[in-house]
Amino acid sequence: MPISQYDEGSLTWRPNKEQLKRPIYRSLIKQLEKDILAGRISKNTRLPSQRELADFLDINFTTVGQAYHYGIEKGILYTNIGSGTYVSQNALHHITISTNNVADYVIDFGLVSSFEACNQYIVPHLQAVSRSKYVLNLLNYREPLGSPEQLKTAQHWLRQQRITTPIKNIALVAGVQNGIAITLAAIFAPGDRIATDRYTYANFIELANLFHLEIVPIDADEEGMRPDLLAMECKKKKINGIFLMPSCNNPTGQQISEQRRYELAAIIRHEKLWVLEDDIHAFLTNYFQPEILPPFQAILPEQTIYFAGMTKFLCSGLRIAYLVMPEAIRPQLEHSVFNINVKTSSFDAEVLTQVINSPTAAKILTEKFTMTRDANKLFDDFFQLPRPSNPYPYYRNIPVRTTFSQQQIEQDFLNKGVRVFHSARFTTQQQADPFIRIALSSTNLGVLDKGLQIIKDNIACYLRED
Amino acid sequence: MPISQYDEGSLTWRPNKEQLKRPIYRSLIKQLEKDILAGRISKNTRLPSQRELADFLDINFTTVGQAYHYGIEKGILYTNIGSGTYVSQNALHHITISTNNVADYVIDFGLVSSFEACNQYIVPHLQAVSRSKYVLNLLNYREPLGSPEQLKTAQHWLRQQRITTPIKNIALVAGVQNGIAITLAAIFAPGDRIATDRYTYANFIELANLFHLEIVPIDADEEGMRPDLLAMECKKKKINGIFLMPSCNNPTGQQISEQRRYELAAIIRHEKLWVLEDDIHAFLTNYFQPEILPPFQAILPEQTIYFAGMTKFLCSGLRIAYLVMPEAIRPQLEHSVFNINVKTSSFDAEVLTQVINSPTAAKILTEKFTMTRDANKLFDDFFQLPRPSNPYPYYRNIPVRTTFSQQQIEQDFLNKGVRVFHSARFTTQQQADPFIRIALSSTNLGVLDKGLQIIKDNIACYLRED
DNA sequence: CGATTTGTGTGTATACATTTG
DNA sequence: TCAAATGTATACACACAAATC
Repeated sequence: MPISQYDEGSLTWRPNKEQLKRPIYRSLIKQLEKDILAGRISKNTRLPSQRELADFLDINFTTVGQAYHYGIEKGILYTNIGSGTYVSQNALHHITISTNNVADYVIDFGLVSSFEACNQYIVPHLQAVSRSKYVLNLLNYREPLGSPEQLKTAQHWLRQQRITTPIKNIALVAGVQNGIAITLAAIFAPGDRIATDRYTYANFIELANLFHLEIVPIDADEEGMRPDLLAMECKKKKINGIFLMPSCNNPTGQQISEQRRYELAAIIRHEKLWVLEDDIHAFLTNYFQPEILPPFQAILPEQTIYFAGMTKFLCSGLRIAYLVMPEAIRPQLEHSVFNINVKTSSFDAEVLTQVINSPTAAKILTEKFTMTRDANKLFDDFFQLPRPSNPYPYYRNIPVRTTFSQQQIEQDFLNKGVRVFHSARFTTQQQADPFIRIALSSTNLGVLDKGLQIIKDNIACYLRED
Repeated sequence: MPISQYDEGSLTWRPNKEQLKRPIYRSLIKQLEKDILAGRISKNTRLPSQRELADFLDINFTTVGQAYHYGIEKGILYTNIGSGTYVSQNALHHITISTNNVADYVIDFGLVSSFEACNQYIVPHLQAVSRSKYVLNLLNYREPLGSPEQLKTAQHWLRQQRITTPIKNIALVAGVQNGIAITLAAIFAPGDRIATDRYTYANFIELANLFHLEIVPIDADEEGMRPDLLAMECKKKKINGIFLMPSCNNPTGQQISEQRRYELAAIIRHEKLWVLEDDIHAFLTNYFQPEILPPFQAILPEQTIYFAGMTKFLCSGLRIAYLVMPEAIRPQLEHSVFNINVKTSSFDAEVLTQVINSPTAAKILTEKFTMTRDANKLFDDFFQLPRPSNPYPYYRNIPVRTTFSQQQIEQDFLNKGVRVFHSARFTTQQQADPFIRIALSSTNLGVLDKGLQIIKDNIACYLRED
């Protein structure tokens, strides 16, 4: 028996040496599961380090590493390099954002809807398409990526966002999220790494987990993600892609400045990263601001997969987004679209196309602009907080103290009748500057007013004032 | 340099030692991919054994094993213990079946449509839904898994297929393929293995590759997949799931017998495999045959994810399938549905629900039955070949010689004006009994007659007669 | 049928990257 | 700021199981 440098007495978990069978790495986790179930170990307990436990059991430390890894895959453990391996807090509690399980009386500022009152303007188009002569063409398998006319409309619309692309590089998919899933499956492999803003779209984090990709969060300053930090992380480890929402980051509402876009593009070009550019909020900038900033697709067309979501822009029920892809990876992406979706609903696509080609689009846009502006004004009336760099964001945030957990704060507001999301949902790591996010566009202005009042009345004890 | 017991001259593949970088196992596969793309290695070539290649490269043989394993995950290699490692049938060339790139004048017996003439019966329902009072409810984010009424209809319809399940275990997804993608992401991890019939749904193979899962093909006899072989493969290596089309295998048209279902279920239960049961052709058996055989979902409800596709049954343009899931993995599956789709088109779902609740469903079914029966009769008039165990299959096969490649045969028929698929599309390994598959339901009977005549006139030189 | 060939599963050695204090 | 602690990635050794000849 080797002389131990570790004090066996201090082990937080002591598996039974006698019960250890081969394969060791499975047998170990089996014991661990039993001990968790029996309550002998509680959530968030730090397990012995790989080397400590290996020493105790007289095996190689990488075997313990293997066992822990197996536990991570099963969702019962998580690790932090430098600090150790821990028992998961909520193996089956996912952070996904969906409308499920929210009582009807709760004012939902969590899930981001888009002023759903405008949906009524879609109905006449829906009826027109259902009565049209070509409706039968919408009911078969043909043109899985969209019909020539639909794609031409897409191309024309995209040009207004400074995207110039041949039709063959556009595909219609079932929403931005669906497009991201298709892209992740097509061009990344398990274990690949993707850089994101430190706070980013919660469902992107979830999708990355689903596809076994690692998120590398990068800090930002007032102009957006910091290029120097991106370059540093790229040097540290192989990074394969970057996910960005340049028009209006979710949840921070930040818009990346023009100069910063070029600075980031230089790094991205040099490091050969694939850019996933989620421009779902393009309309918040491109129609509401005098100047359209160049999207990454325009700066790095060979490396960028661009997603133009129509759900927030026009109607959340018509599940359509335009996906613009570089020619080099067109085969993989088309292949992935076909394998994950077979095809996107032609009916939804056609209705959307009709709306875009009609004055209804401008009408909806004008209404949404007015409401977005007024909603921000309303928020400013309640809370004296600086606006983010996008002047008319869909999200506003209120800083909260680190002393309260996500669960505590969210549950408390839910009990008071408002659903808000804590910033922990938008990041993979613990952060020093937590906040709650309020989605301004999820209700009408009357309900927004009521909900903000509830928040104002109850926020005092949580407020963080730096 | 060690003395080699292998003759270096006999290596079927000689990677460049100088270009070999670390990590070796990746670098090796990178070279292999290049060599395949450059045509220096052809499909189904046997690669050097792990030990041979390791000896040649002066590395440990398990490192070569690691590299080969990585290639298997990518879908470009397959191995057989005792006989060696081979380049896949479809390495780096996508076998996905889509309508793309088929000239209009070509009679398409490749892609499986479903007597699209019936789609006209859907139109009135589509118009009715678009004019209904609740149409606005179809345009928002709510109820991502389907509305209570839609789910109730699904539950009722499923009961006719011998599926009894609470509503909470049903989800609406955008077609079977979409449901499979969601399921693979939810419950398997890269490297997991899934058993399938030796010939199986081409797009399932593709999806498995996309998610880095390994296909383990199992042979069948007249009653379906052989349980003894399944048990044997499970003993050989860890298998995590099984994909089955019990009503009507694509492409063989085989229906698994009742007894065989129970025999397979015994193994599956014992080995704790997840069953992915694609019952898209349920209507071919459940309505056309006097007796409904029990689906695996009924035999093993705790282990089965059941997919009931509505696209072949009713209309290929309404992208809806019912997914039935075991309670134990409901959280993961709901999570995956939400992350990959956000939600399925409510409009499509509602139209479909209306159709199922109306006499139109029975009308379409009757017509499809008549056409399927007549199409099979027509095929029998042209070719004297035994029918598979499903008496009214959507597919019929003609055995061809091994001396002609997939490309040769498919291209030749394409030039003659007919698209058919070679059996190589439906398998990952080289097989001794190739055939071409003819999808009977892809056209109307007149076109079918014309197409079968073309095949008959040109098949002679390819025919395999055992 | 049994020796040989071939791939697989498990544990280990080593170099290294990240975080902590 | 840097050493120590901690986990990770890669290659390897060895026992073994299945298929081939």
